[in-house]
Amino acid sequence: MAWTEERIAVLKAGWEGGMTASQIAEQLGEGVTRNAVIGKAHRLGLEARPSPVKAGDETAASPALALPSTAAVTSPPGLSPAAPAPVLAANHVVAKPATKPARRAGKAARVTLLDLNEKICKWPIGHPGDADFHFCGKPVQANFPYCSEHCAIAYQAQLPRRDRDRRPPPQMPGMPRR
DNA sequence: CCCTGATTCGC
DNA sequence: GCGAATCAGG
Repeated sequence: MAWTEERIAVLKAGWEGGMTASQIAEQLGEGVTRNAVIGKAHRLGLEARPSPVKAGDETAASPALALPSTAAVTSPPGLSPAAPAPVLAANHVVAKPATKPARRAGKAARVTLLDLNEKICKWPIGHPGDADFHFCGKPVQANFPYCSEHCAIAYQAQLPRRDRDRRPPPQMPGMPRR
């Protein structure tokens, strides 16, 4: 299977969010091995995550599983995200659906990492780790990772300083509480 | 044995 | 570029 932008986004998100390679592989679908994930992660230049082997790495002060910092999703060309793209979470792995991803029940089911695809909005709702952490899930603005509403938050054209809106930026979901 | 990530190397 | 095989530690 090819490494599409979507799959790479999931990989980055999981990797930076602290998921293990195995967990990420599982998210990516059956038949995806952790080796594939690790291999790709390295090729992407990601990396630097505490490895059991490299654990006693001398200078290695603390593993510092610092919370994710940067974009999980690539920015569409020509636009610079005003706010950093939200990062997907770690540790909210959901039980693998016994049945296919197929339309989740009519219920207002949470949109989990497993549901992500190129057609739904990946804006995180709530806090990673919380039981109810999920994603927006509304249809995306064509060629963007988010729906129109969230694209408006994530992508804002750079205005001349003068005209810039000085109000505080909208609170981004998934960020540490103050 | 189970897990972890890192590395190598034939494809 | 990809990932199975392998390595090496927890």
